[in-house]
Amino acid sequence: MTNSTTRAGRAPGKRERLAAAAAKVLHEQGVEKTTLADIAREADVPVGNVYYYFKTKNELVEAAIDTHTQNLAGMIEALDALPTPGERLKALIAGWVEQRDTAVRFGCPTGTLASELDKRADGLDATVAALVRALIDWTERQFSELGRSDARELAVALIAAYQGISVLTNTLRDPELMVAEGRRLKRWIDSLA
Amino acid sequence: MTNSTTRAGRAPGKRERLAAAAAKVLHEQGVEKTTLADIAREADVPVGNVYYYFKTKNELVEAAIDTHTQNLAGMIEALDALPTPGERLKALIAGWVEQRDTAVRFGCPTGTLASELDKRADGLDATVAALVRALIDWTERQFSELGRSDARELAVALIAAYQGISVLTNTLRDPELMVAEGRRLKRWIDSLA
DNA sequence: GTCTATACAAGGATAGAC
DNA sequence: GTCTATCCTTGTATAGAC
Repeated sequence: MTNSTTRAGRAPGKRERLAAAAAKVLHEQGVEKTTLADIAREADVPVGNVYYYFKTKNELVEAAIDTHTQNLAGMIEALDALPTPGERLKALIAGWVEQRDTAVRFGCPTGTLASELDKRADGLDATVAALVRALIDWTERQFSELGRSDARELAVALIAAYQGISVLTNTLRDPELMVAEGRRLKRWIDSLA
Repeated sequence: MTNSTTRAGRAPGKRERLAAAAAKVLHEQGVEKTTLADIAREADVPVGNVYYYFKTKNELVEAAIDTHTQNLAGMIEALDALPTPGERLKALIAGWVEQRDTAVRFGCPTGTLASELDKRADGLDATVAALVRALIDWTERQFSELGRSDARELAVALIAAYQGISVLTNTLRDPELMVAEGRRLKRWIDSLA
Protein backbone atom coordinates (compact mmCIF):
# COMPACT_ATOMS: atom_id res chain seq x y z
CA MET A 1 0.00 0.00 0.00
CA THR A 2 2.90 2.33 0.68
CA ASN A 3 5.80 2.53 -1.74
CA SER A 4 8.68 3.11 0.61
CA THR A 5 11.30 4.18 -1.92
CA THR A 6 11.22 5.80 -5.32
CA ARG A 7 8.68 4.45 -7.74
CA ALA A 8 9.78 5.46 -11.23
CA GLY A 9 12.34 8.14 -11.89
CA ARG A 10 13.37 10.70 -9.24
CA ALA A 11 11.73 11.91 -6.05
CA PRO A 12 14.43 11.22 -3.45
CA GLY A 13 11.90 10.20 -0.84
CA LYS A 14 9.57 13.15 -1.10
CA ARG A 15 6.72 10.91 -0.15
CA GLU A 16 8.57 9.88 3.00
CA ARG A 17 9.43 13.47 3.81
CA LEU A 18 5.78 14.40 3.50
CA ALA A 19 4.69 11.50 5.71
CA ALA A 20 7.22 12.41 8.39
CA ALA A 21 6.28 16.09 8.19
CA ALA A 22 2.61 15.17 8.49
CA ALA A 23 3.26 13.06 11.59
CA LYS A 24 5.12 15.93 13.20
CA VAL A 25 2.85 18.83 12.29
CA LEU A 26 -0.41 16.97 12.84
CA HIS A 27 0.76 16.18 16.36
CA GLU A 28 1.88 19.72 17.09
CA GLN A 29 -1.04 21.63 15.61
CA GLY A 30 -3.83 19.06 15.56
CA VAL A 31 -5.49 17.57 12.51
CA GLU A 32 -8.15 20.22 11.95
CA LYS A 33 -5.88 23.21 12.40
CA THR A 34 -3.18 21.85 10.12
CA THR A 35 -3.35 22.93 6.48
CA LEU A 36 -1.75 21.15 3.55
CA ALA A 37 0.42 24.22 3.20
CA ASP A 38 1.76 23.66 6.72
CA ILE A 39 2.79 20.11 5.91
CA ALA A 40 4.25 21.07 2.54
CA ARG A 41 6.34 23.81 4.15
CA GLU A 42 7.67 21.47 6.82
CA ALA A 43 8.59 18.88 4.17
CA ASP A 44 10.04 21.58 1.91
CA VAL A 45 7.77 20.60 -0.97
CA PRO A 46 5.64 23.01 -3.06
CA VAL A 47 1.98 22.94 -2.04
CA GLY A 48 0.52 21.87 -5.36
CA ASN A 49 2.99 19.03 -5.64
CA VAL A 50 1.57 17.39 -2.54
CA TYR A 51 -1.37 16.06 -4.50
CA TYR A 52 0.91 14.06 -6.73
CA TYR A 53 1.82 11.93 -3.73
CA PHE A 54 -1.37 12.06 -1.68
CA LYS A 55 -4.73 12.48 -3.33
CA THR A 56 -6.47 13.85 -0.23
CA LYS A 57 -5.69 15.25 3.18
CA ASN A 58 -7.00 12.01 4.65
CA GLU A 59 -4.33 10.00 2.88
CA LEU A 60 -1.78 12.25 4.46
CA VAL A 61 -3.26 11.58 7.89
CA GLU A 62 -3.16 7.86 7.12
CA ALA A 63 0.52 8.14 6.20
CA ALA A 64 1.16 9.91 9.49
CA ILE A 65 -0.47 7.05 11.38
CA ASP A 66 1.72 4.60 9.44
CA THR A 67 4.75 6.54 10.60
CA HIS A 68 3.60 6.33 14.20
CA THR A 69 2.99 2.60 13.80
CA GLN A 70 6.51 2.08 12.55
CA ASN A 71 7.93 4.12 15.42
CA LEU A 72 6.01 1.96 17.86
CA ALA A 73 7.27 -1.23 16.22
CA GLY A 74 10.84 0.04 16.54
CA MET A 75 10.36 0.90 20.19
CA ILE A 76 8.89 -2.51 20.98
CA GLU A 77 11.73 -4.24 19.19
CA ALA A 78 14.21 -2.36 21.34
CA LEU A 79 12.31 -3.19 24.53
CA ASP A 80 12.13 -6.88 23.63
CA ALA A 81 15.91 -6.99 23.76
CA LEU A 82 15.73 -6.58 27.53
CA PRO A 83 15.91 -9.80 29.61
CA THR A 84 12.90 -9.62 31.97
CA PRO A 85 9.30 -8.41 31.57
CA GLY A 86 9.70 -6.15 34.59
CA GLU A 87 12.68 -4.40 33.03
CA ARG A 88 10.83 -4.08 29.73
CA LEU A 89 7.84 -2.42 31.36
CA LYS A 90 10.00 -0.08 33.38
CA ALA A 91 11.97 0.85 30.27
CA LEU A 92 8.68 1.67 28.54
CA ILE A 93 7.80 3.98 31.41
CA ALA A 94 11.27 5.54 31.36
CA GLY A 95 10.74 6.35 27.69
CA TRP A 96 7.53 8.17 28.48
CA VAL A 97 9.23 10.24 31.16
CA GLU A 98 12.03 11.13 28.77
CA GLN A 99 9.47 12.52 26.33
CA ARG A 100 7.84 14.67 28.99
CA ASP A 101 8.71 18.00 27.38
CA THR A 102 6.91 16.98 24.22
CA ALA A 103 3.95 15.93 26.34
CA VAL A 104 3.90 19.33 28.03
CA ARG A 105 3.72 21.11 24.70
CA PHE A 106 1.59 18.78 22.58
CA GLY A 107 0.39 15.78 24.58
CA CYS A 108 0.85 12.14 23.58
CA PRO A 109 1.13 11.81 19.78
CA THR A 110 -1.08 8.74 19.64
CA GLY A 111 -3.63 9.82 22.22
CA THR A 112 -4.28 13.27 20.80
CA LEU A 113 -4.53 11.81 17.32
CA ALA A 114 -6.99 9.17 18.48
CA SER A 115 -9.16 11.79 20.19
CA GLU A 116 -9.24 13.99 17.14
CA LEU A 117 -9.87 11.27 14.59
CA ASP A 118 -12.81 10.07 16.65
CA LYS A 119 -14.60 13.32 15.73
CA ARG A 120 -14.07 12.87 12.00
CA ALA A 121 -16.34 11.01 9.60
CA ASP A 122 -13.58 9.00 7.90
CA GLY A 123 -12.72 5.49 9.06
CA LEU A 124 -9.25 6.46 10.22
CA ASP A 125 -10.13 6.12 13.89
CA ALA A 126 -10.10 2.33 13.41
CA THR A 127 -6.50 2.53 12.20
CA VAL A 128 -5.32 4.33 15.34
CA ALA A 129 -7.37 1.94 17.44
CA ALA A 130 -5.35 -0.93 15.96
CA LEU A 131 -2.15 0.86 16.94
CA VAL A 132 -3.32 1.36 20.51
CA ARG A 133 -4.49 -2.24 20.71
CA ALA A 134 -1.07 -3.45 19.57
CA LEU A 135 0.60 -1.58 22.42
CA ILE A 136 -1.88 -2.94 24.96
CA ASP A 137 -1.36 -6.47 23.61
CA TRP A 138 2.39 -6.20 24.03
CA THR A 139 1.96 -4.86 27.55
CA GLU A 140 -0.44 -7.66 28.38
CA ARG A 141 2.18 -10.24 27.36
CA GLN A 142 4.65 -8.68 29.77
CA PHE A 143 2.23 -8.90 32.69
CA SER A 144 1.42 -12.49 31.71
CA GLU A 145 5.09 -13.37 31.84
CA LEU A 146 5.10 -11.84 35.30
CA GLY A 147 2.57 -14.51 36.16
CA ARG A 148 -0.47 -12.27 36.49
CA SER A 149 -3.82 -13.77 35.54
CA ASP A 150 -5.32 -10.27 35.33
CA ALA A 151 -2.70 -9.25 32.76
CA ARG A 152 -5.18 -7.65 30.35
CA GLU A 153 -6.70 -5.40 32.99
CA LEU A 154 -3.28 -4.34 34.24
CA ALA A 155 -2.12 -3.62 30.70
CA VAL A 156 -5.12 -1.40 30.06
CA ALA A 157 -4.53 0.35 33.39
CA LEU A 158 -0.87 1.03 32.60
CA ILE A 159 -1.53 2.47 29.15
CA ALA A 160 -4.46 4.46 30.52
CA ALA A 161 -2.23 5.86 33.25
CA TYR A 162 0.15 7.11 30.58
CA GLN A 163 -2.58 8.55 28.40
CA GLY A 164 -4.12 10.29 31.38
CA ILE A 165 -0.94 11.76 32.77
CA SER A 166 -0.14 12.98 29.26
CA VAL A 167 -3.40 14.90 29.16
CA LEU A 168 -2.74 16.43 32.58
CA THR A 169 0.91 17.18 31.86
CA ASN A 170 -0.17 18.95 28.70
CA THR A 171 -3.16 20.78 30.21
CA LEU A 172 -1.35 21.95 33.33
CA ARG A 173 1.95 22.44 31.47
CA ASP A 174 3.93 20.69 34.18
CA PRO A 175 6.56 18.06 33.24
CA GLU A 176 6.97 17.10 36.89
CA LEU A 177 3.56 15.42 36.82
CA MET A 178 4.95 12.94 34.32
CA VAL A 179 8.09 12.42 36.41
CA ALA A 180 6.15 11.73 39.61
CA GLU A 181 3.69 9.39 37.89
CA GLY A 182 6.57 7.54 36.25
CA ARG A 183 8.14 6.92 39.67
CA ARG A 184 4.81 5.73 41.05
CA LEU A 185 4.24 3.34 38.14
CA LYS A 186 7.72 1.86 38.44
CA ARG A 187 7.17 1.20 42.15
CA TRP A 188 3.88 -0.43 41.20
CA ILE A 189 5.57 -2.73 38.66
CA ASP A 190 8.14 -3.72 41.27
CA SER A 191 5.41 -4.50 43.78
CA LEU A 192 3.77 -6.92 41.35
CA ALA A 193 6.80 -9.11 40.76
CA MET B 1 -18.81 38.68 33.29
CA THR B 2 -21.79 36.52 32.40
CA ASN B 3 -25.31 37.88 32.66
CA SER B 4 -27.19 34.84 33.79
CA THR B 5 -30.74 36.03 33.15
CA THR B 6 -32.36 38.49 30.81
CA ARG B 7 -30.66 41.81 30.47
CA ALA B 8 -33.17 44.29 29.11
CA GLY B 9 -36.42 43.27 27.49
CA ARG B 10 -37.09 39.76 26.17
CA ALA B 11 -34.84 36.82 25.28
CA PRO B 12 -36.15 34.06 27.54
CA GLY B 13 -32.69 32.67 28.21
CA LYS B 14 -31.47 32.45 24.65
CA ARG B 15 -28.00 33.12 25.88
CA GLU B 16 -28.23 30.20 28.28
CA ARG B 17 -29.63 27.95 25.57
CA LEU B 18 -26.73 28.86 23.33
CA ALA B 19 -24.19 28.20 26.08
CA ALA B 20 -25.71 24.79 26.86
CA ALA B 21 -25.91 23.92 23.17
CA ALA B 22 -22.27 24.93 22.75
CA ALA B 23 -21.17 22.73 25.65
CA LYS B 24 -22.99 19.76 24.15
CA VAL B 25 -22.06 20.15 20.49
CA LEU B 26 -18.45 21.18 21.12
CA HIS B 27 -18.00 17.99 23.13
CA GLU B 28 -19.66 15.78 20.54
CA GLN B 29 -18.08 17.19 17.39
CA GLY B 30 -14.95 18.88 18.68
CA VAL B 31 -14.18 22.59 18.66
CA GLU B 32 -12.68 22.84 15.19
CA LYS B 33 -15.33 20.80 13.41
CA THR B 34 -18.22 22.62 15.04
CA THR B 35 -19.67 25.56 13.12
CA LEU B 36 -21.72 28.37 14.57
CA ALA B 37 -24.60 27.02 12.49
CA ASP B 38 -24.36 23.70 14.37
CA ILE B 39 -24.64 25.43 17.73
CA ALA B 40 -27.42 27.71 16.55
CA ARG B 41 -29.42 24.74 15.26
CA GLU B 42 -29.03 22.85 18.51
CA ALA B 43 -30.16 25.90 20.49
CA ASP B 44 -32.96 26.58 18.02
CA VAL B 45 -31.73 30.10 17.36
CA PRO B 46 -31.21 31.63 13.89
CA VAL B 47 -27.55 31.73 12.90
CA GLY B 48 -27.22 35.45 12.45
CA ASN B 49 -28.78 36.09 15.83
CA VAL B 50 -25.95 34.30 17.59
CA TYR B 51 -23.71 37.29 17.21
CA TYR B 52 -26.05 39.41 19.24
CA TYR B 53 -25.20 37.27 22.26
CA PHE B 54 -21.64 36.21 21.50
CA LYS B 55 -19.33 38.41 19.49
CA THR B 56 -17.02 35.59 18.40
CA LYS B 57 -16.82 31.82 18.32
CA ASN B 58 -14.28 32.01 21.09
CA GLU B 59 -16.77 33.63 23.42
CA LEU B 60 -19.07 30.72 22.74
CA VAL B 61 -16.31 28.28 23.67
CA GLU B 62 -15.72 30.28 26.84
CA ALA B 63 -19.41 30.03 27.70
CA ALA B 64 -19.24 26.26 27.17
CA ILE B 65 -16.35 26.03 29.62
CA ASP B 66 -18.37 28.07 32.12
CA THR B 67 -21.16 25.54 31.78
CA HIS B 68 -18.76 22.68 32.46
CA THR B 69 -17.39 24.53 35.49
CA GLN B 70 -20.86 24.91 36.93
CA ASN B 71 -21.60 21.24 36.33
CA LEU B 72 -18.42 20.32 38.17
CA ALA B 73 -19.33 22.58 41.08
CA GLY B 74 -22.72 20.91 41.33
CA MET B 75 -21.18 17.46 41.30
CA ILE B 76 -18.69 18.33 44.00
CA GLU B 77 -21.42 19.81 46.16
CA ALA B 78 -23.36 16.55 45.91
CA LEU B 79 -20.27 14.49 46.75
CA ASP B 80 -19.46 16.63 49.77
CA ALA B 81 -22.77 15.57 51.29
CA LEU B 82 -21.34 12.08 51.79
CA PRO B 83 -19.87 11.30 55.24
CA THR B 84 -16.39 9.90 54.57
CA PRO B 85 -13.63 10.79 52.09
CA GLY B 86 -13.48 7.15 50.96
CA GLU B 87 -17.17 7.17 50.07
CA ARG B 88 -16.82 10.51 48.31
CA LEU B 89 -13.97 9.25 46.12
CA LYS B 90 -15.80 6.02 45.31
CA ALA B 91 -18.93 7.98 44.42
CA LEU B 92 -16.83 10.11 42.07
CA ILE B 93 -15.61 6.94 40.38
CA ALA B 94 -19.15 5.52 40.22
CA GLY B 95 -20.24 8.67 38.40
CA TRP B 96 -17.53 8.16 35.80
CA VAL B 97 -18.62 4.57 35.23
CA GLU B 98 -22.24 5.67 34.84
CA GLN B 99 -21.20 8.04 32.08
CA ARG B 100 -19.35 5.31 30.19
CA ASP B 101 -21.58 5.35 27.12
CA THR B 102 -20.86 9.03 26.60
CA ALA B 103 -17.17 8.28 27.00
CA VAL B 104 -17.40 5.57 24.35
CA ARG B 105 -18.91 7.99 21.85
CA PHE B 106 -17.17 11.26 22.64
CA GLY B 107 -14.58 10.84 25.39
CA CYS B 108 -14.40 12.90 28.58
CA PRO B 109 -15.96 16.36 28.05
CA THR B 110 -13.23 18.16 29.96
CA GLY B 111 -10.29 16.12 28.69
CA THR B 112 -11.13 16.34 25.00
CA LEU B 113 -11.79 20.06 25.37
CA ALA B 114 -8.48 20.58 27.13
CA SER B 115 -6.58 18.69 24.42
CA GLU B 116 -8.21 20.67 21.66
CA LEU B 117 -7.87 24.09 23.24
CA ASP B 118 -4.18 23.44 23.74
CA LYS B 119 -3.75 23.60 19.98
CA ARG B 120 -5.47 26.97 19.63
CA ALA B 121 -3.86 30.37 19.87
CA ASP B 122 -6.42 31.88 22.26
CA GLY B 123 -5.86 31.86 26.01
CA LEU B 124 -8.78 29.56 26.70
CA ASP B 125 -6.57 26.62 27.59
CA ALA B 126 -5.77 28.37 30.87
CA THR B 127 -9.47 28.46 31.71
CA VAL B 128 -9.86 24.69 31.29
CA ALA B 129 -6.63 24.20 33.20
CA ALA B 130 -8.22 26.00 36.15
CA LEU B 131 -11.19 23.65 35.95
CA VAL B 132 -8.96 20.57 35.98
CA ARG B 133 -6.91 21.99 38.83
CA ALA B 134 -10.06 22.53 40.88
CA LEU B 135 -11.00 18.87 40.52
CA ILE B 136 -7.51 17.73 41.46
CA ASP B 137 -7.54 20.05 44.48
CA TRP B 138 -10.81 18.59 45.72
CA THR B 139 -9.49 15.05 45.23
CA GLU B 140 -6.31 15.94 47.07
CA ARG B 141 -8.34 17.08 50.08
CA GLN B 142 -10.08 13.71 50.18
CA PHE B 143 -6.79 11.82 50.22
CA SER B 144 -5.47 14.17 52.89
CA GLU B 145 -8.47 13.40 55.05
CA LEU B 146 -7.63 9.75 54.55
CA GLY B 147 -4.36 10.59 56.25
CA ARG B 148 -2.11 10.30 53.20
CA SER B 149 0.93 12.56 53.09
CA ASP B 150 1.28 11.89 49.35
CA ALA B 151 -2.26 13.16 48.74
CA ARG B 152 -1.34 15.41 45.83
CA GLU B 153 0.38 12.65 43.90
CA LEU B 154 -2.49 10.25 44.51
CA ALA B 155 -5.02 12.86 43.41
CA VAL B 156 -3.16 13.45 40.16
CA ALA B 157 -2.92 9.69 39.63
CA LEU B 158 -6.65 9.19 40.14
CA ILE B 159 -7.72 11.95 37.79
CA ALA B 160 -5.12 10.78 35.26
CA ALA B 161 -6.48 7.24 35.50
CA TYR B 162 -9.91 8.57 34.58
CA GLN B 163 -8.63 10.76 31.75
CA GLY B 164 -6.64 7.87 30.36
CA ILE B 165 -9.36 5.25 30.56
CA SER B 166 -11.68 7.76 28.88
CA VAL B 167 -9.29 8.02 25.94
CA LEU B 168 -9.04 4.24 25.66
CA THR B 169 -12.77 3.66 26.14
CA ASN B 170 -13.42 6.16 23.37
CA THR B 171 -10.68 4.95 21.02
CA LEU B 172 -11.46 1.25 21.40
CA ARG B 173 -15.21 1.88 21.71
CA ASP B 174 -15.54 -0.45 24.66
CA PRO B 175 -17.54 0.63 27.75
CA GLU B 176 -16.32 -2.41 29.66
CA LEU B 177 -12.87 -0.86 29.91
CA MET B 178 -14.37 1.90 32.04
CA VAL B 179 -16.27 -0.62 34.15
CA ALA B 180 -13.18 -2.73 34.85
CA GLU B 181 -11.00 0.26 35.63
CA GLY B 182 -13.69 1.63 37.94
CA ARG B 183 -13.66 -1.62 39.91
CA ARG B 184 -9.89 -1.56 40.09
CA LEU B 185 -9.80 2.04 41.32
CA LYS B 186 -12.41 1.39 44.00
CA ARG B 187 -10.39 -1.55 45.31
CA TRP B 188 -7.38 0.73 45.33
CA ILE B 189 -9.20 3.37 47.38
CA ASP B 190 -10.28 0.71 49.86
CA SER B 191 -6.73 -0.55 50.18
CA LEU B 192 -5.51 2.93 51.16
CA ALA B 193 -7.85 3.42 54.10
C1' DG C 1 -34.15 42.73 19.87
C1' DT C 2 -34.53 39.54 15.88
C1' DC C 3 -33.27 37.87 11.60
C1' DT C 4 -31.64 37.89 6.39
C1' DA C 5 -28.43 38.68 3.09
C1' DT C 6 -24.00 38.96 2.09
C1' DA C 7 -19.03 40.27 2.35
C1' DC C 8 -14.72 38.22 3.10
C1' DA C 9 -11.12 34.84 4.06
C1' DA C 10 -9.17 30.33 4.18
C1' DG C 11 -8.37 25.98 2.72
C1' DG C 12 -9.03 21.68 -0.08
C1' DA C 13 -8.71 20.19 -4.48
C1' DT C 14 -8.03 20.30 -9.75
C1' DA C 15 -6.40 21.69 -14.51
C1' DG C 16 -2.97 22.05 -17.11
C1' DA C 17 1.63 24.40 -18.37
C1' DC C 18 6.32 23.08 -18.21
C1' DG D 1 7.47 14.19 -12.45
C1' DT D 2 7.16 19.13 -10.88
C1' DC D 3 4.88 23.25 -10.01
C1' DT D 4 1.49 27.47 -10.76
C1' DA D 5 -2.82 29.33 -11.10
C1' DT D 6 -7.24 28.98 -9.90
C1' DC D 7 -11.89 27.07 -8.87
C1' DC D 8 -15.12 25.91 -5.32
C1' DT D 9 -16.84 25.23 -0.93
C1' DT D 10 -17.32 26.34 3.74
C1' DG D 11 -17.40 29.08 7.66
C1' DT D 12 -16.76 33.51 10.34
C1' DA D 13 -18.41 37.77 10.78
C1' DT D 14 -20.92 42.17 9.54
C1' DA D 15 -24.44 45.46 7.61
C1' DG D 16 -28.59 46.68 7.85
C1' DA D 17 -33.78 45.68 7.09
C1' DC D 18 -37.59 44.69 10.00
